[in-house]
Amino acid sequence: MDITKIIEPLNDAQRQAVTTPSSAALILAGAGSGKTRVLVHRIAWQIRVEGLSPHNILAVTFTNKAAKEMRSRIEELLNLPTHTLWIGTFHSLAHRLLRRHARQAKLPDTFQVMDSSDQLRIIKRILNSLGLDEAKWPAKQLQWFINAQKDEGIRARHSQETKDPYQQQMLAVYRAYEDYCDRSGSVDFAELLLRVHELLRDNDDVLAFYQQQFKQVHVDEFQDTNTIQYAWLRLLTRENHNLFVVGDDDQSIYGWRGAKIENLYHFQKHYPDHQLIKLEQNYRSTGIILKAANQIISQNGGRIGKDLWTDAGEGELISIYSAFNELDEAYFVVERARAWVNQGGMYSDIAILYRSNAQSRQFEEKLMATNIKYQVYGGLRFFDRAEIKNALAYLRLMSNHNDDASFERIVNTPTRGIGASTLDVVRQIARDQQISLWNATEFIIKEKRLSARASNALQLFLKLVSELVVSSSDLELAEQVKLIIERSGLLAFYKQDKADKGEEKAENLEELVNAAKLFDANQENPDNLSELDLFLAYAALEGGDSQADDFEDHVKLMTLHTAKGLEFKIVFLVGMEEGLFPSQQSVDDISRLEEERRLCYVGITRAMRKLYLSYSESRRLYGRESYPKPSRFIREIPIDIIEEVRIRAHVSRTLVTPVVKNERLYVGSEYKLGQRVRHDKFGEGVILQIEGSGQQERVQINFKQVGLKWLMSAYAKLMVDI
DNA sequence: TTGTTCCAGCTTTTT
DNA sequence: GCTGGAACAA
Repeated sequence: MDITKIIEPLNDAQRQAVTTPSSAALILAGAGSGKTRVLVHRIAWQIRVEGLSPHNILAVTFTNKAAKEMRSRIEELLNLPTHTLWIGTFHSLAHRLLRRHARQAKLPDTFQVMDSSDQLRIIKRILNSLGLDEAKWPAKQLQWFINAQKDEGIRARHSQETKDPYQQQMLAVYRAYEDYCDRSGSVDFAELLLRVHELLRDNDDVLAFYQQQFKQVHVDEFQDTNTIQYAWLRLLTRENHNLFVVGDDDQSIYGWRGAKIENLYHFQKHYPDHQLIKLEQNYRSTGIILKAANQIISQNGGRIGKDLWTDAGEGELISIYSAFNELDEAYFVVERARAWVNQGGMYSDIAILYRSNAQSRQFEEKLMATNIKYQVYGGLRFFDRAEIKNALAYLRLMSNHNDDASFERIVNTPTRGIGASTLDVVRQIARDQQISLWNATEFIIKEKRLSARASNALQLFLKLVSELVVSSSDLELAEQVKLIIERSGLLAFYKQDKADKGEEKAENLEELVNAAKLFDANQENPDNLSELDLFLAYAALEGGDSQADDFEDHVKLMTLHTAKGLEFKIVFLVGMEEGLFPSQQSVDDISRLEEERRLCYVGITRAMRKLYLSYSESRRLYGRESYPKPSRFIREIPIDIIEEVRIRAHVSRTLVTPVVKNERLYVGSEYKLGQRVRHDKFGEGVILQIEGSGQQERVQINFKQVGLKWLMSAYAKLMVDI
């Protein structure tokens, strides 16, 4: 038994966490402090030393990536396959439990997992059938409402009577949505969690069984759990307090989607016997970078509190660049990236991190113009692509004829002469008789409710799907998929579509066959469930990677949220401006502002060797030019670890080139102090100040309607003849 | 049924 | 100022 391998590579705090005899433990793990390592070694310790069977260990993560990594690291450490170890995301574990106990969870055996776009589709349909105006009742908002209710464990019937007509209407939609889900056997993401909670809460035998089975429960990124997730963790560990959680209150950045940082505080109350261990030694960044991170995060209130330290030395100062405009900012970043590579570095050492996706563009353009390879992370995942979802919808409809979302999706894809008016009739009948679209279609054909042509088209569609069921029943999964994309006409449809990247979409469909093959080969299926259903759930729950691995050396671009958990030698944190980061929507609310600050902390702590911050003095956003102030987060960094980059030599080049053709128009000022002018939007006003010249000239105007404004003369289109 | 035009919206994202 | 989706026309 090789205990040294488990214990040796750890520092004192890590070792304490890994070997703690206490059942309940809270490991407060700072950025880069070896959080995953602790979890991996802890589980290995329990198997090797405490003699637990892998089967008795549950470990929950938020992403499939984290789950996969943890499993493979445990296998590597123990040199032992661990397929009996219960490790996975909250959602995939919930799915597994619901498949096992479908009946007790009051679900049909064939229930299907729908993703958020399926959900949105259904909600739109419901809004429509309730006769609600989409302009006044945006489907997105209803979706948000429903998910938020579910995340809090609230069913439509639980909500107290409310007098507020707005609230009443939302609840009515929620109720109708629940009805639909029950009828069609569809389960959305939030429902997976809520169902499991109800399953455990209402079935003593099931709860006792799993309490018995899971001798130790581990949770990664505990600060990101929501109410319902924590509720089922509590149920599972109610008897033995065998809950080991790892988290960092300073890295909670998902409050806006229901994560409850409070769960960390509640944990301390609910498990009074817990051990609190802080991991504060950082193995990633330089002393300077940590100093900046510590200083910024210390501005937040209500922290449990910790300070990161390293024995790796101070490292380089943090460089701050103040750009003229966003083009100049991109220029700066690309120049520095190039310099790094010229000194022997790799482009893959570099990450450009921004607050919002819209910011990626300027960098992409500059990188492309400079012939530097880059990749934007995040975005559409493989199983989210329209063509893939269409193919899956065929499979889903084959598996469950009552899946209205899939029915709607493919009934006329590829086009087969089933138009909107025909579908309106189908929907109407489905609604009146409370039956699925499939059954309504059968009814229509039998009762001859439509013209021969429409009826015929519908008939052909039903026949197509039914025949696919028959002819694919004996095939392997991948063969099934292949048959479906061919016989449904999808493949041909995309192949002949020259305009809309049809080629690529056809290729993706073929890739889906591969994905099915791979899934087939790796599938464990211990509970012997329908393979097709498992594949469909896999597609909904895993989504696939957003891009294929690119082995070429490239710069990485991503949002700060996406960067969480990653590390890079060189980090450019760009767009450090008030209104952008922190985001305008967050500046007036202290708790949201603190979340922005945590996001900044996350961003800074991604950097291993060198951190660059940049902001722009002028920024074009949503078609408007703005003159943002540098982000308050910059001011929160101690001045002595900052160096301002002052290279303006190249700036004239970037600035002058695009501007030249207008320059001439604005030699000297067109305006005088006190002059009366009129503006398209702001109406009439008087010029109070003039600053700068040429393209950079700004005028301050006192408008009758809206008061004082600074405007760029070049863009303001002021009328003077009044 | 397709192509066009119009119009709102515009943080962050996983499952 | 751009994008995606919906409404509209041919």
